[in-house]
Amino acid sequence: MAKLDLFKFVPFRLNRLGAEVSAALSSEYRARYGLDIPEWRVMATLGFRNEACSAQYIAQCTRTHKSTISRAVTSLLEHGLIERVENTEDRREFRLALTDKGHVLYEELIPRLLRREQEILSCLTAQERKEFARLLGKIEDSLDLVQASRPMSEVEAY
Amino acid sequence: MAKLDLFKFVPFRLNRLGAEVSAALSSEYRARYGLDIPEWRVMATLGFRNEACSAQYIAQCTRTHKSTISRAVTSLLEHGLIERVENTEDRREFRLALTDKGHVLYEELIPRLLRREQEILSCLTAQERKEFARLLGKIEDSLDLVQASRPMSEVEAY
DNA sequence: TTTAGATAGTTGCAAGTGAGACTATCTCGC
DNA sequence: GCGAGATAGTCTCACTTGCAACTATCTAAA
Repeated sequence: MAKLDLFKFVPFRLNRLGAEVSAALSSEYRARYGLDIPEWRVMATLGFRNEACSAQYIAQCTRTHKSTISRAVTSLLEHGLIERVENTEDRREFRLALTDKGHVLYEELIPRLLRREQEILSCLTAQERKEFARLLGKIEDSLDLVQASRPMSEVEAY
Repeated sequence: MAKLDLFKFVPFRLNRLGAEVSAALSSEYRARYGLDIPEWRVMATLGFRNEACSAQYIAQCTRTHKSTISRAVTSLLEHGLIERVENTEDRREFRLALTDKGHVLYEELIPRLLRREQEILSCLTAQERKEFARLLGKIEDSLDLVQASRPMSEVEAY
């Protein structure tokens, strides 16, 4: 007779842990800065890469649907946190970048989030944290989760 | 100047991986059996614990909102996969259990899901899988994710 | 016994999100 | 240069889900 203990079932555990950790972090940027998760992902991508990039690129990187990114971009534009310039080489797409105001928010937010990450991982030793990250990486690789530069068709086809 | 690389940020990675793994698994029970994730969680909880249990208990175990569980229970009842009997000791709650039909589905589904889990983890050695599970457990413990028997108020307050 | 507060479960409502249609633009082959 | 197909981004629709109100029931204390 087959049995499956949810608490020992890795897919369930990953899903639950991912949701929980996200919720713990989101309070940081939601309550304090009024950002939701897609908005934060746009900010994070633009803040990390100094050059302006397209909405499509962000969607691929963060593995978020393009319509969700589109809405997040609209909202961030309205709040003056990002700006968008036409790409004269390809007028279908827009180049997005943080505004000064966006940079200020980013600089304030990042240390808070990194601190939260450290808190969550503080139950592990330095060696364990390193090992955990390595194992996560192996699983991500095998699921093809990290190659941001693939065409979107492949991403969605997965 | 603070920087945060999303691809190295564990909360983001956990969230993305959890969503991805869930999506990979859900095709198994969605396409083949028409179950959605909350329904599958109800089935999994009832199938693992042989005794009948309440919707509230399932909500706590699976960390799913009680209204979501309520809807899943309604749907499973309609499909004849579970049954529900009044608890004479406390007439507010109902005892839920798999029907014969539900058992058959469960027995069919579990091996498939376990096989999928193995596939996902096949990129790790046996030793690494063990270590990964151990580290996951430490993080879960520190986030208080595994004590299913706490009162719901605490669960929601987290 | 009565009453206030807690708890189980259901339901209406609003917010968020993915799918897919749509427009505008680009690319490539003819 | 032209037309077919690809791509960027927006928008509508349908679906899901969390929240909160609600009913019914239980518990405990006055």
